[in-house]
Amino acid sequence: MPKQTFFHLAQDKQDTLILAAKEEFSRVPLHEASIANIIKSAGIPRGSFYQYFDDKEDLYFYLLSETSKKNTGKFLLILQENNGDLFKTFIESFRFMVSTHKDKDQANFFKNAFLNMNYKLENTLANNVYEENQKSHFENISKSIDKSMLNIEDESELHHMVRVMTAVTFHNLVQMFVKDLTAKEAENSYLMQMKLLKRGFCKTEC
Amino acid sequence: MPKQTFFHLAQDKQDTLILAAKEEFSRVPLHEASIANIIKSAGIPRGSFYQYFDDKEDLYFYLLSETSKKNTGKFLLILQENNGDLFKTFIESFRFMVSTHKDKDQANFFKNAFLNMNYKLENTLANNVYEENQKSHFENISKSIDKSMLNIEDESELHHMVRVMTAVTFHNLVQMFVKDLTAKEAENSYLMQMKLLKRGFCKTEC
DNA sequence: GTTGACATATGACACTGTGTCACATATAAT
DNA sequence: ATTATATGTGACACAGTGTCATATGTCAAC
Repeated sequence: MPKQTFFHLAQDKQDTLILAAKEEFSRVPLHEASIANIIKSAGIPRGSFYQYFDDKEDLYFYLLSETSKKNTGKFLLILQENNGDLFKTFIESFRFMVSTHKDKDQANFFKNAFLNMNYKLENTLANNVYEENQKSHFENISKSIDKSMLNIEDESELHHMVRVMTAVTFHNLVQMFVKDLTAKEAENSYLMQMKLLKRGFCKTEC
Repeated sequence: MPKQTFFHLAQDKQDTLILAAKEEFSRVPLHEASIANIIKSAGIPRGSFYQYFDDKEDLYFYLLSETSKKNTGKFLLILQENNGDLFKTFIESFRFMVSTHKDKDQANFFKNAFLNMNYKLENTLANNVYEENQKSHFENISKSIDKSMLNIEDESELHHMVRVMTAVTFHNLVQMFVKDLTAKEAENSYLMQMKLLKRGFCKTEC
């Protein structure tokens, strides 16, 4: 988390810095990004950077968590709009994320993020790590899910189901960037896999 | 891939270097590993390192691909032993990998790998990237799968199914390290998710 | 309006680590 | 012996990080 000093900065100075950071993280992935470039572009001295952030990771995960807030908000909204239909919600969220990530201004930022996706990044994006603990995050979603349509016996099975669907969702988003798929191709792949999840992998007898 | 020069080295010198590398990559994850430590531990000069490898990534992915060979071999073997039962195969492979990764000598190496798992690492481990192209890798597996028990209409659906199962498998391996689960806990989680995949997420009418 | 306490700004610097290159040495074929 | 080719070596230039001593600003209390 950025230090208090950063939040005390005038809004436009914050914005300049955030913009400079996004530029650098769009140019190259986190591990290749250099603080020198960010401060040069933002026009602040090196020492100041360390007044605001612990290091470049601190800044990067702050940027991501901002994106995450939007994602979680959107997910809950869609879930309610679809009367708790988990599949429609995941699919519509997927479309939303694809379109966000394909957006000209943000495409490279997300490309660099997803091509280097690991559990820490995934957690930041999927669970709003900063805001609330993960348990309450899931419970929050669980309340709005229409369980009557799902093939589950208890809350634990639902939890596992959501985890599988999240893993598949991220896998497909990553693949979109890896294989440089169009939005349409990515969506088809995702729809196919969601269809398989719905209907089950095994014939009834097995 | 390491350069020819490396493979021309006497076997014991190769082994010393590999061992030194494993030590370093067990101590810290790839991005924190230092070539200085590896060469010091292996007792070779810096210049020599660059005769053998492009950089530390080159060495690291070579190590991983060696592991991968074992995994793929084991997977195919188990698949045949189980007469093409995809689920039994994934589950037994999972157990095999968990026990490998929990092995005292290798635990930290794999911990560092899985806590920083990204698509490139996953691909290296799952698809033997060096050896063959991925298409032929899947076809190779596909031949041995008993499709009669699976709820699929064509080869493409099978492909997606395997991809989903692979994604879930990696997700569970990562979670084992993230949440520091015992082998038993990790297995239970995995079995639960495999059960859900088998039977389908949706009730029949939806 | 001076003082002190505190927050913030700044850039030179020490440090860590990388990849290269000119030169040294070995090996083998003619 | 001579030459060609492969391999070994460590000093060095370069890039980037995080810190620290010092400077500057702000504001409340007297």
